[in-house]
Amino acid sequence: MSAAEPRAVSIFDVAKLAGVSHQTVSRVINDSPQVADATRARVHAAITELGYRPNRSARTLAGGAVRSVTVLTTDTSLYGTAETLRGVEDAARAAGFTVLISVLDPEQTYSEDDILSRLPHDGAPAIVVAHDETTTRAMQMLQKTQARATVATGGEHLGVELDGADWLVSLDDRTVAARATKYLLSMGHATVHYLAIPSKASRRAGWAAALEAAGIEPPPVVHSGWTIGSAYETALKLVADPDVTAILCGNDDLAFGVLYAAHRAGRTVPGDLSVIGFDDSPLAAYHVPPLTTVDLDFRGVGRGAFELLRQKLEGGRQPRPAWRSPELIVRETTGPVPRRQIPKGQS
Amino acid sequence: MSAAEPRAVSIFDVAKLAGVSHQTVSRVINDSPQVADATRARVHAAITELGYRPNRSARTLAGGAVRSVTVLTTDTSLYGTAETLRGVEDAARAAGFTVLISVLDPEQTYSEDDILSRLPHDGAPAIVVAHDETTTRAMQMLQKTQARATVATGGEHLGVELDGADWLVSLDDRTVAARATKYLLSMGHATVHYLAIPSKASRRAGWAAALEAAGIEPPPVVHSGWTIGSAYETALKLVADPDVTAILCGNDDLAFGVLYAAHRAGRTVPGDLSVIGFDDSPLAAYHVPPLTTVDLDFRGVGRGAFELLRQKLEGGRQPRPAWRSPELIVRETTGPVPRRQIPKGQS
DNA sequence: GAAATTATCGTGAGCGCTAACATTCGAATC
DNA sequence: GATTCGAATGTTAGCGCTCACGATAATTTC
Repeated sequence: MSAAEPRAVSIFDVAKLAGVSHQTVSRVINDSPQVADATRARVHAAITELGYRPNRSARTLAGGAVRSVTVLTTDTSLYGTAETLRGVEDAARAAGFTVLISVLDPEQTYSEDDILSRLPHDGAPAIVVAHDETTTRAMQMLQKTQARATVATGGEHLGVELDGADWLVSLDDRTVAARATKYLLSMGHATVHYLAIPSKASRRAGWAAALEAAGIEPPPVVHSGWTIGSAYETALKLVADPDVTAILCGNDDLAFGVLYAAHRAGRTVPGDLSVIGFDDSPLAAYHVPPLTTVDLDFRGVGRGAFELLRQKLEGGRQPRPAWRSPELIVRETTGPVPRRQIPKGQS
Repeated sequence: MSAAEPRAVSIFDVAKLAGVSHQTVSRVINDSPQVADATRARVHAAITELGYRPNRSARTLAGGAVRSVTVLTTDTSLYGTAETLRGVEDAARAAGFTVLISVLDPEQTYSEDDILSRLPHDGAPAIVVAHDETTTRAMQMLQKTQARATVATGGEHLGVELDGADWLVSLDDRTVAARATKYLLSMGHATVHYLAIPSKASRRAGWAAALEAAGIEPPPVVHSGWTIGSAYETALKLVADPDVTAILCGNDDLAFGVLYAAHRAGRTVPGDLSVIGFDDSPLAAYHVPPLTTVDLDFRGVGRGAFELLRQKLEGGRQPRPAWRSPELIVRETTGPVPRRQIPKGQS
């Protein structure tokens, strides 16, 4: 069926051609300073001529310095996840690391074995992008068995206390959720409803705190799935209630679902109803009407996660956070409370 | 800085505990039938007790059966890419393969070396999700050096002829582009404009062919980038022209940009302007108004790509395509040509 | 100019695993 | 009961690479 697989060229082939030992070749490809310039040049020439390329498996087996990170995540099409990934990629590439991504199915329950077998070998460095239950579980498992090589982003779900700046990188979305809620209240809304994604307790906490600070009893949280469709279904009931004039959504996709539900229900935005999302996904600014939302620097978090991991691997002092703080971006889905909602008052 | 790294448990540790040779352990973890049930049980017990987990690097180094695929792609947040990835994941997981993903930067030019070094080793199996120039180049390079282990999806850009069902898996978006165009013409539109993504010549070809078949000279293609923002900018000029009544867009994101531009320009959809997208991304059905678009079974393509790769690796007959054909989904962004566009006529 | 350094390179072992070949042992065959 | 055979297991070698050393040559030091 196949012409004899041509044996890949190894370090020994290069060594022979260059007239040196295999170890010298190893030194060259690892940029060791212990090689004479002339020799280095000769080896490089041989490498080019033979088209030699180091075998990653052999390298990690032989136990050299670590050069790869495995990222565990679920839905890569979620904006936040994709951006975080991108951040990790950027930083890792710059540091000469290879990034391996392993995608988990959010619908599935994994055993510890399932999770650990995603890593190339025991103790391999990993970053978990934990935006849901599945990944949060994964992160607990990894943390348990190989804390020294694990870093997570997102986090805080399931009531799990996983704090510890030494391995968790996350944004302060709690504060900005409170700010967004306050913003809505300041426009005269009697209360703010919260449509939740299946995680992110911090956003909900910020929302609740802001309401309580204003002496308002938080209405029951409305739970939605991750899909726009589920947000739409859920929101239909919500928007049918004319007393609901302001909705804070767990992310932009949910907000889009709410906006569509409002449209179907004949409620105008922002005239009748104010909506705020989370993430500032690419579409937010170009939606009709443009969505008021929260800018979250996921890419920065991804970079931060990698830097933290690297520090754990190679030592050195803890890198300091270098990402933008979450910020409310006011566009056109938020406005003053509708007229008829104001009991009695000015014009 | 660190407590002595506890040596990972190896096949020999397991062997000793179970009182067998390491090779027997190897047989057990590889499900070889050549092991007595009692022995197998003993080994499994030892594995569990020690928490043994095979080292992937060692395995691939030792040259056993291939168990991993590397997927090369660019933007994982693009709907089509993410879905294709998901399809590959699904099929690979089912077959017991590990999926590694390596993300390329669409803005960057890679050398052959850059690309090949993404693979764990020379000749490692790869799938390229080729939706743009960068990935198309990557796929050419891989095809050149290791054709027997490479499969691509998407393809056909840059005027490159890369056909060959033995390694390219793609959807017939040409035909459906023609169908979409014809559909618009049937509603009375004098012509259809095409807003192109930076690839996908086939969609454009289908569009042009449909127009020509109707005796209409295709208007100049309008080129956009991948972002919604660029689509918006580009579309502003287009929608300013009242003669433009129908726009076919390279994907849904572009369509959203066009819709927003139309909104800004005061043109109503579908009253004034008809718009069709490509992909049927999750938001399409929940946009205001819901977007007429084309359903493309990217996930099926991903599965197909993996099956094809597997067949190349393990032999066997070529798997037959098993994905849905592209289909036009008519929603609410398409309608009859605006009144004033009709020279003279009925009511 | 002999001893002590330093730069440069080579040798041997081993990472954890699998392929290929040997070996053992009980059951089947005649 | 000697022979054959197959099932079950063990032994050896080696995948491509890096580490820890040892060896050699080129300098420097006094």
